[in-house]
Amino acid sequence: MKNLTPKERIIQSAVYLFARQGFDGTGLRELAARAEVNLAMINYFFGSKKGLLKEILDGFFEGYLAIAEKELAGTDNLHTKLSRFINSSVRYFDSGQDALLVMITELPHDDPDIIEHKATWARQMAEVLEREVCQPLKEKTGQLIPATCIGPMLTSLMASRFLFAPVLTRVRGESGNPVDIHGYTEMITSLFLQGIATENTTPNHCSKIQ
Amino acid sequence: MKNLTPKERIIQSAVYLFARQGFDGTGLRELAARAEVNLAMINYFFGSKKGLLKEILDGFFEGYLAIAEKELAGTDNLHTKLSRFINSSVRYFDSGQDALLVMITELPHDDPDIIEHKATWARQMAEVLEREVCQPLKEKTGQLIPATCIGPMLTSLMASRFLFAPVLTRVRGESGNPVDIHGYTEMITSLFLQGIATENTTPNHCSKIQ
DNA sequence: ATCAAAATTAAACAAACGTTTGATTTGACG
DNA sequence: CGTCAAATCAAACGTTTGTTTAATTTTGAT
Repeated sequence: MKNLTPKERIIQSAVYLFARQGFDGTGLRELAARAEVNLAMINYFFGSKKGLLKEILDGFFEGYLAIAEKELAGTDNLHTKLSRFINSSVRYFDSGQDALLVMITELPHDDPDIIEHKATWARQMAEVLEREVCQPLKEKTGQLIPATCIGPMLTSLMASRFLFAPVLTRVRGESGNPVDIHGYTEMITSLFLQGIATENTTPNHCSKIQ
Repeated sequence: MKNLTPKERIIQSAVYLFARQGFDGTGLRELAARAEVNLAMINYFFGSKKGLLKEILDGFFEGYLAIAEKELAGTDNLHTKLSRFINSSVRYFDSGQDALLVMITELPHDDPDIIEHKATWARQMAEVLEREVCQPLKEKTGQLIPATCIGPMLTSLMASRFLFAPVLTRVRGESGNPVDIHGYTEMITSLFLQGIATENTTPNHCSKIQ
């Protein structure tokens, strides 16, 4: 923390505090104290509190979109590509849980300045998904699922563990991580590709997992 | 709106504003103006701003838990029960989208007063899921998925459309509802029970990711 | 060593915040 | 009609908010 530049310290502290108290619930003075910078430095570097939020959101989306473009591209079969995407994404979410929470909790808030940023990223993500997932899915199975459905579903599914984590730690007596990240990834992948396993009396081709 | 009691008007306006601006992003004066009540009435009825939030969250969780207890109970097979649960839940989310968004966006915020409320509800929900879903799943397929995983996954999945809705309306040119609620419910049910449909050339279990 | 640009600081700004107080109005009941 | 409690009100409380200003220090290139 001490070998970081003041600007980096501000971002890091902001992600930490925004995730736990929300954007509006965090004061700049508290943030400045944690980042060990002068109050005025925040506006000096980011222009405004909202400018700081934009930079945080951009950082998260940039990494997320890069993963989608890398893992979903190519000619491998859809199962493989989706597995790879889920794997990298969950790992990405895990490595930056706070940034993920900031992104999710700010998602529905309709600030005119912020919402276009989010929409721009969502548009790019929808493009990739449409091309690499929805089209192949349509050709192979005739299924018509819009990217604007698959994107939110997949993202929400992968983020569920992290979104609920603060509450879940109080649900069970204690314990920080009940499921390791690897097992969690497998669970999500299996669920998304084959659904929850039930008695195989059902007509479908998919059945048991492990 | 005019035939509601002042207390009801406050709750209704609060749900509306909290969903769009967040809890901390909404001022009591703005809320009082929208509810057409005097500023002091909010503290008079709810004790504090946080008391108002608690009442909103309790209202949402109470309905959600009731659905779980009703649709998941009984001896029907798991597929049927889960289908019914998803059906009712999505309908419930749809009928109170704002309350759902308030619950989700407040989920990670670790206010000591609020978090125990959330944990209490989550505990009850986990109990139902453990009994009605996880246990049968274990007996039938040997699969071990904790309720504290299934709950968040299912909830997040069903809520995805509503969570992303504010952004998605800007992603496509316009359009409020691209997917009707019935089609959405079927999509979620199918995904959760069978996974995304892909070419059936792939082997059964999800298999390794590299 | 010099000097301009960048970085950092303390102090102040008006505005908005959640909450409280005390007085006034309302409506039902004896 | 008189009365008591619930409901409503305007006004003010002391903090805290995000932002700005102007002065000062630090930095890096000439």
